[in-house]
Amino acid sequence: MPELPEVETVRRGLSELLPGKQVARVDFDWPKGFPNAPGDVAQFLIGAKVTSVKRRAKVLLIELDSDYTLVIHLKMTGQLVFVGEQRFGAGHPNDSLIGDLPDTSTRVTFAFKDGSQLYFNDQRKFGWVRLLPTVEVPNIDFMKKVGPEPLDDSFMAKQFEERLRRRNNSNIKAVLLDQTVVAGIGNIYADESLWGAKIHPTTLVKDLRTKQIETLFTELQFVLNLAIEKGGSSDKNYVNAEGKRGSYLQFARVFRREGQACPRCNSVIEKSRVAGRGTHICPKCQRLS
DNA sequence: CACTTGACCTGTCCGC
DNA sequence: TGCGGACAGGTCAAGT
Repeated sequence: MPELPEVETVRRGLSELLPGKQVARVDFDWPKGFPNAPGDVAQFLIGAKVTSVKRRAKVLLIELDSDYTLVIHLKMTGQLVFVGEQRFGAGHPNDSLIGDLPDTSTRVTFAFKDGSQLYFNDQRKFGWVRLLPTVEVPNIDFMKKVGPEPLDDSFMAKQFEERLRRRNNSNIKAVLLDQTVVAGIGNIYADESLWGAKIHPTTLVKDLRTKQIETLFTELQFVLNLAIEKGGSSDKNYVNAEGKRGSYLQFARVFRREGQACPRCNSVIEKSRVAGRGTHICPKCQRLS
């Protein structure tokens, strides 16, 4: 569930909370999700201070003054929740999706010197945490292969089209979900942007006109920016760094709205499977050309 | 080589 | 009520 807007929301929250915090203790019993050697953790994480929190695609980068970086992927059900010293051991606010921490989904606990804590929760254990030398981060497989950031000022419709057309024989939804084409798009914002551009998700890229791709580019940026503004989409698991929900799904036009009226033409929204994913369309607005 | 499908996990929901 | 199966969807490995 965490796609670009959700991860960016977490990043913005953590970047207000973490810089300057010094790691005092790390508790984890999850070798598969956090495979670093205990020696590296002891030497480069314990005692280190957070310098900044960055994001690339759907990956969070918590940089430390030890010149190491915590690289974290939330995958589908991951959460990074900060509990400040003033709430140490206490519950969370009323608009939280979660209760007292740690809970049964807590995989890693980072405890800071001032008594605050950062919890990495992940119900389905798809996510992961790596501690890497900061200079090595760009060299890991994921970083080498991942495509450009869709909201970068330098990313233009022409480049978007050029990258899409490398996958001319695939359907557009599969290509949007391919992180090596463009970074950060997942199932929610693929469906939402395709609705915005009135493109059927199974349309082959080669059958799309340049004008349609330009519209899709505009709609994609609109949807991603709106979702960031709304703090992301919370279905079951996603929460921000303070444990609070995002509200984008209240504004969603098709995602999870099967059986409801299309806000543009009033037709009934349908759900099917495309590229192995639940896919939502308006059958009238998004005709297969 | 290009593209699609299955595996990784766990909790929830649905039908019988 | 209990149980089996489908489903949720990010990414990589395996399959076509």
